[in-house]
Amino acid sequence: MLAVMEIDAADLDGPTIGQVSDRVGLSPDTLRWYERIGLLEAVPRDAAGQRRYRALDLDRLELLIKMRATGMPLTEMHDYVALIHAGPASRRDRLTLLETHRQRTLDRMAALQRDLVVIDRKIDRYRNLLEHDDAQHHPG
Amino acid sequence: MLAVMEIDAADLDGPTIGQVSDRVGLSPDTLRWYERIGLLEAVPRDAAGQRRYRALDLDRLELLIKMRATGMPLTEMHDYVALIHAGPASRRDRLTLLETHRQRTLDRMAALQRDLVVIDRKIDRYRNLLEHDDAQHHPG
DNA sequence: ATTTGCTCTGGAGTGAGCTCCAGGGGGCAT
DNA sequence: ATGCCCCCTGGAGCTCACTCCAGAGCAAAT
Repeated sequence: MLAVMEIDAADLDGPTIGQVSDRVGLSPDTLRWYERIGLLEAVPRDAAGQRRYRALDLDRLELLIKMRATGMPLTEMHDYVALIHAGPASRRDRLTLLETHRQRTLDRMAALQRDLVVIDRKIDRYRNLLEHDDAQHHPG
Repeated sequence: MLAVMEIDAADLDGPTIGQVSDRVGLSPDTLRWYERIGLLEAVPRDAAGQRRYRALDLDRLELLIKMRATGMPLTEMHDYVALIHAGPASRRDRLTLLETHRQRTLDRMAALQRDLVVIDRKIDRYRNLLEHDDAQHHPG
């Protein structure tokens, strides 16, 4: 109750950077780099100065990874994190950011489907051509 | 019939690079760069030395653009073009390349959908939180 | 005691995919 | 004939998202 910002003993048994790396599929370098650029702030260090990720950090990381995987640029992820720092008053803005990104992702998926049509057409043309070839090679 | 590789008069009234740029949405710089790296070979030049794109070039470009839009790396697009140069015998390989890319794209779309679930969950949590806030601000 | 293996920091390097620029030219409108 | 606009080439520069490295520390295993 007195030491509000003290290191909690529970912080010291979380996974190390290597374990997190294996778990989430980002390299240790990338994890450290995310911290450097402020996507993941101040992961607590143990007595030896090594990172120990808390459940909190891992939760944040999970969302960040899905944001990246759906193509959100790091700058926008940074904006999102900045909103978190701004406190509960920014929740509406965070929601808007996520909703915008969600829609953008749906739009991109639709575009992918449209773009695939052109490729599918080309695939069909090759299949037809090759059928022809087969007919020539195995007549009768 | 004698001059097999001569410039065809029909080549000289195709669109210029600026017109193609407007039409397909790639910058003139990008169009020139695609040519430089061999994705689009030797677009014919008119008397003034300016590019005049043929229907052939535009068709190729359309496919290239859809390949890019669906995330194919330039190196692989280059492989595809190399197969074209290799002649009709490479058609089976071209088909395979396109089919592989098609499947990869479908897989990526499925992954996007899965990744969105995590973001959707977060959106829901914010919506619930904000409903709560509204209830507090407009009690009764 | 030393080797092995993980970690640390800060800074430099990399690769993909463009994008910009200098220096120049053709062709048309005023 | 003077702009103006678009085009040319070759090369340099840029952004993004990592990735690597040097030089060091700690800790368990041999």
